[in-house]
Amino acid sequence: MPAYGTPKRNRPRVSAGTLGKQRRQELVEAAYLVLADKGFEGLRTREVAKRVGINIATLHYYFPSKEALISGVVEYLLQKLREPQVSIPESATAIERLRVEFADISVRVAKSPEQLKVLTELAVRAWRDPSIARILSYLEAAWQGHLESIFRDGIKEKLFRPDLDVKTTAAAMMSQLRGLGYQRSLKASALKRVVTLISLQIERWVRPSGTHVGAAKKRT
Amino acid sequence: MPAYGTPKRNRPRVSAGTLGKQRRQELVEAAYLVLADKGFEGLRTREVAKRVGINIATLHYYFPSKEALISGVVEYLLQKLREPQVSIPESATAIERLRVEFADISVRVAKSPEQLKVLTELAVRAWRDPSIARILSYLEAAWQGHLESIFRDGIKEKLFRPDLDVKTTAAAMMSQLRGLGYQRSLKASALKRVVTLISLQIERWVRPSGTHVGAAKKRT
Amino acid sequence: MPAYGTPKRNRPRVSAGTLGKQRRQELVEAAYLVLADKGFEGLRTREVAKRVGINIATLHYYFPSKEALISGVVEYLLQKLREPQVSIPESATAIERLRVEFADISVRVAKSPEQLKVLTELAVRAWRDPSIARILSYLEAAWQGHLESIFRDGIKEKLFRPDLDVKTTAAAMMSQLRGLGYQRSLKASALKRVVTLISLQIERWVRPSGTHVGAAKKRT
Amino acid sequence: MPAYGTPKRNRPRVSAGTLGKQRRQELVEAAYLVLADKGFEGLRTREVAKRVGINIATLHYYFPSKEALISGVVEYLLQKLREPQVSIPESATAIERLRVEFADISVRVAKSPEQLKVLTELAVRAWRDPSIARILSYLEAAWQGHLESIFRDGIKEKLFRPDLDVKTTAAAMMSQLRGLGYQRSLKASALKRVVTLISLQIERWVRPSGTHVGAAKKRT
DNA sequence: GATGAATGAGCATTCATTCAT
DNA sequence: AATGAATGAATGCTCATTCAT
Repeated sequence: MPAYGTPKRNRPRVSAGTLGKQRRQELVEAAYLVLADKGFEGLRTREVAKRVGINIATLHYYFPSKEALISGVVEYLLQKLREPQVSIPESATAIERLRVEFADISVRVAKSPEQLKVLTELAVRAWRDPSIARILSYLEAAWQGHLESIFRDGIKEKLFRPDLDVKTTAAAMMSQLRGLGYQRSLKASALKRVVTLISLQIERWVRPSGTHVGAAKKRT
Repeated sequence: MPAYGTPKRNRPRVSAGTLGKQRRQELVEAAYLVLADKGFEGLRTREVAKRVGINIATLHYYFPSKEALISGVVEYLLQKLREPQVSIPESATAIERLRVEFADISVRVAKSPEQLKVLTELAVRAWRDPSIARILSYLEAAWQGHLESIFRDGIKEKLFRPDLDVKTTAAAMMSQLRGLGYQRSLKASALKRVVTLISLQIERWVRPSGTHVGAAKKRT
Repeated sequence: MPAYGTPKRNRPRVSAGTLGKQRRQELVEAAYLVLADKGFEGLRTREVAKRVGINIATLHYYFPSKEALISGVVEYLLQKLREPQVSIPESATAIERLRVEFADISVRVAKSPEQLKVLTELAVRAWRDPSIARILSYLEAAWQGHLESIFRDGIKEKLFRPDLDVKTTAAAMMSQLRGLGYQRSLKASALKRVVTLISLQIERWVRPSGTHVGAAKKRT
Repeated sequence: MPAYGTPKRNRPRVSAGTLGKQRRQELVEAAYLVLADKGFEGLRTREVAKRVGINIATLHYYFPSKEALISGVVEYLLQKLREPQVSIPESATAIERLRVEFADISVRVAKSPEQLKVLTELAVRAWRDPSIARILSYLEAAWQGHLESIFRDGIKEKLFRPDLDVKTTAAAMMSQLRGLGYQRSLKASALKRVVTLISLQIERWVRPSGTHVGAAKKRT
């Protein structure tokens, strides 16, 4: 005859139904932060619940399993990754769009390093978790497609060399940018210099042989 | 009659003390492989012991704690990372030495992917484990120094542009190569193309403005 | 806007109060079926509520506790057990009434095996739950009384041996019939033969020594 | 950095290896008693461990799962059921062997009611657990075979009617005896009378028509 | 009447670690 | 040097129950 729990109702009740979604969001965000902080190795449902200020049982009321919570986090991250960090006009040239890619990742490394951390955790886990592997593959394919379209547009605009191997260049650029994400302990200034350098390298590579890249040097 | 203390293995008894070291080595190697396979998340001392064919208690005889075993693995990885994958004559030019860097990482990605996996695991863990962070920092500093010396030599040899920002270029190249290590699901052929492209990009960047990189195109 | 308190079901509103009883009945029936299906071990209030299409909280509105719901199930079973499966005229002889007992249990085993399953579950639980033990005792006493009256009438009608130990014979017959209920995995035809045989045995036992039981052989 | 457990070594160490088997046995016996006492519904590994005086983790050292422990209990029960409760000479007649069957179950009901309780629990569980269903089927087949052989021998010895339906009679007798096992709250004396009565009934049934069963009345 | 949200207590299981032998 | 046996502290998850709305 155990004494079962009495709900602690302390927070102001928002209009019902909304609270549920809010809680789910809170939980996902908390899990996201714990994941960024301690990795999958240190991700404990109990801590997530604690951070939100609820009972584990309540967590399981919203997410039937840890796996489901993780799925929520993945979705949350994907959504964050889709939000552009740098705005750009519709009329931008390919070269400008390419620079935006670098600017975007720089902003993320500087301002939202957890995004990269969580992404790394997912990448590591993807080695043994097919469901996450699938999502990352999808993410990468989207990214690759995006870069390829920039390169193709650049060729059309005669800004890039016509013989550019679009696929390989996109893959290479992704690999190079990824390296930035995994950057550890680099001062902001040093990071900025590295990003600039890589971006110049790539610009020099994609532009037609005789083109000057001097203009780029005026960029941040 | 008691089975206690009776070793199951009848391996040729090497001189005492040597056996101990051998056991430690076996354990470290097993842990290294488990770590590559399942990550920190799935690293269980019991499995490590089992793979070596000994009792967990025995594992704890050699390594007082899991942490100590991990330290052993880190040391083991460092040693592996120090072994060059591609040989090169003393007399090699800076440009040749630079190419060897790419060749080296290509070989590792293709032949010893576990090295990169374990390195990734460590990098992830370093975010929250200062002792590992320290070791990785040391590793990176060494790598950076090595690359910088190549660039400096290249400038001296007049193969590289005299205005090359050695530090930043080294940092950038490390970041780019690191990205390769974190590469997921890229076919060997595609990977080779990406590596080649990045290496050409960097060569084009470091060489004096008018220099042809055509020769490089004949490389794998 | 709040979804609170809005019943999902749009069933024809019976006069208030009746609906309540109906709900209780639905819940009891659902619980009865779950109990037959999964036993006490697998009886979950949530599942009962789900089967009826209501919230667990609502279930607790009708039944303050799981125990109360179980009591309802017991009552429901008792009611079912009281419903005769085979009709018989008032004027029937003792031997005919005896046969009806067998026919009745045969019908239950064949057509309502859940009754026996639930009864078994209750019997098992009665070992440690005095409240259920009490009810089952009452049930058994009633059954025993019924059988005893048959035997006594049979003796009066000179159909049964005058020296019949009415009490023991009734107890024995109950025990024998109970065994049928606990029967596992017996094909319908085999079960029928077993029932027939037991009934013949008992008839041979209760009838005066010289009586023929041949007639019985023509029965199903 | 949690503080892990220090083994409490209090009991006198028996020769190693033996202790292990002893512990397993202790655990199985404890689980058997809990199962008899509280049923599957109330079977908690923690309680089993507590009864033996060890940590739950230690229980799992011996039995990887609750299921494995239950298997051990089933095996233990089977072994108990195989131990005859009443001895009988090789030369016994079929009728004597038949009576032993009743005596055997009477002894069990009186002296080892837990056997029947556990058996009932298993029977109930068998409805939804195929692995237990398989074992019980095997048990029943063995029992049925044993009874059939008694009946066949009895026919050969001309003690039983030659037209006896061996299969059905055996099945019927099993059902009747099973009912005894499920007997609740019957005083020892009443139980004895019931057993005697059923045994007489069956004897009267199996014997050739004219045979007297008076001798049987002198039995217990 | 009905429901969403919440909870305490518990459950089987895992894991690094310890220690007498 | 090696092992069987043991353990404390967690871990993900479940369940009957409660209560404001």
